[in-house]
Amino acid sequence: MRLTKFFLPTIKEDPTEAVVASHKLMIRSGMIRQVTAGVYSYLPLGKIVFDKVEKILREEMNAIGGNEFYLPALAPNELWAQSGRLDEYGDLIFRIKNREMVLCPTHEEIFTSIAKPNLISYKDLPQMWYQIQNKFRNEERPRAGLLRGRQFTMKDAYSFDATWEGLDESYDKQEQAYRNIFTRSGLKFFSVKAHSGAMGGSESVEFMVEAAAGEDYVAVNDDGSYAANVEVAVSIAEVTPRKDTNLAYEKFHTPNIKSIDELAEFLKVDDKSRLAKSRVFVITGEDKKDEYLLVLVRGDDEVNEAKLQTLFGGGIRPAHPEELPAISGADAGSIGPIGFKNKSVKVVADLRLQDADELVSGANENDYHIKNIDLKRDVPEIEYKDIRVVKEGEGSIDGKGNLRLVKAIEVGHIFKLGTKYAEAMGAKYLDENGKENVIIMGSYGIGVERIAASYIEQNHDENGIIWEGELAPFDVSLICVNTNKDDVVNTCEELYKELQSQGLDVLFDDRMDVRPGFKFADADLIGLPVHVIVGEKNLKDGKIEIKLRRSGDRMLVDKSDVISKVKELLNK
RNA sequence: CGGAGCGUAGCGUAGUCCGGUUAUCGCACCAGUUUUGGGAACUGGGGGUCGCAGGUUCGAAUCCUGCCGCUCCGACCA
Repeated sequence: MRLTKFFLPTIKEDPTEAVVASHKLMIRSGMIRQVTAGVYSYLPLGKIVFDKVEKILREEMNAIGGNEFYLPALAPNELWAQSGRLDEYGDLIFRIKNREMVLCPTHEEIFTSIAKPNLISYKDLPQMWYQIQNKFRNEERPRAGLLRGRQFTMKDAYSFDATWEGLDESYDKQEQAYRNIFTRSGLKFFSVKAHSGAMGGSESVEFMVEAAAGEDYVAVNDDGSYAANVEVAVSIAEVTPRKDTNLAYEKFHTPNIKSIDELAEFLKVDDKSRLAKSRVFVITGEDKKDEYLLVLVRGDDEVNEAKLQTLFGGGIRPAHPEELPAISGADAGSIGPIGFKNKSVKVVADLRLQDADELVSGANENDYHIKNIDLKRDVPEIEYKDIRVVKEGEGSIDGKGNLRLVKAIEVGHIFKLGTKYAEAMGAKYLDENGKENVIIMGSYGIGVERIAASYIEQNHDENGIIWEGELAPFDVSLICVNTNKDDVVNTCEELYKELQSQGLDVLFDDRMDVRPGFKFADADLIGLPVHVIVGEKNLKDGKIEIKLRRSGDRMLVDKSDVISKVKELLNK
């Protein structure tokens, strides 16, 4: 491609609206332009890169027997009501104003609706279906360029199996395909056990890329043998030991004490392990009127809402501050397990508080707390579950080293959905015995733009992007330094043809009267792996300069050796 | 959803508090001359509904009201 024919608007300075590296560099290198919050136009260079990602996705999906589909972005509300997700997803779904339709944020419903009348016998199973298509999500706060947008491209795949063993097989195939995809994309990644969220299902694994711009926190141990999203991560954390002093509990005045920190200061203790932190949740659902959940963790721990959502099947929500007095008897800051006003309360404490005593917690009366609480003695109906957030430095559950919390970008997520959607939509098949069964599904998603953005997060320097491998939009930058010298121009033209005839993708900077410094800076910004620089001085000696983008290493080679050297450097 | 900031030419901005000539400067752009191996110099030039609407005023980018848009931070931790 000749730069004089290629629409490539590069920008010298960082755009003010961009904060993260990939966002800045995608704009500066002319890959994308913003249309509105979370919505981007892909310019020619960006389109080439995203197409390269899609090529890898297609090849790996086809390799595991995937059938490529292309489903619509629009779907009738009715279809989403069938699965129950029209309400579940709420404002995250874009709704069409002048018709009862939505813009799909994902495609379980439509794929299942195709499966239902067509996958009707065990002989039709298993199936692996996928598409690469636009997704629309009305994110409350889009951010970081393409890392969280309102419209993006997703490769979403769905497996349909007759048996749970079949699902395991389909899932394992996808997991291996995902590893191939991220490896081919040049990403340093790891996989973590994750929370299934609104998708439902039993098991799910996220593929994460460690990057400062990431939105997820992941706990990983020293040798990488354990990695999990903090939403589900567990650790070795000691249980608060019993003191068995058997002191009677006692209410005491704590004026204006709202937080655990204030309570610790008031009591003049550094150790917050016996200050029980309480949070109140409302158990939702039609048959669950006036039922509540009181959650207790140690004062030095935090409640993990995702773990709670998993335990309660998503059917809880935090109580609003203004609801608290009516439910518990006090405002936030004075709530605890003893004297809770509403009797329809279920008390769940973290495992670290198992049978703990001499605890301090709220008295369910403003400005009062209770000390010497013995959970075993005073709260007989209590249940103990793992509901805390792990912390940096705690021992890995597999006994191998300590946990580190890192920020990461989620680039892929695979789910064993089970029968949730097939059940809701009545997708069933007849087995060998003529018995009707529900189809067992899996779903597997990868964000196309996130792969490219993650690659840039991991591969850039102060001058621009560093492309290498399969995602590079072109192989070579061919730079004509002295456009006023005929032999330089002619040599460039020859090299351009020859490099292309060898199957290399060349971006030829054939712009006339553009100063060399400008061309070099643009070449570094775009960041193709190999730069072939043709200038008057070297050409006099029959030499041509080759520069490697990542290392900055330069070499002078004979004109006749350029092609072979470039191919060697690119491993092509 | 809560908080903060911003909106002036294609991009980045000054001016706004304290209303008053033709709205500032840089980059980019156009023409010409000289340049040509790490983002050239000079000369001349074009380009603006100051986010939108309403109001106050002799006079509004500037003051008031409402709206729209963008960016960042936070997520009820009792």
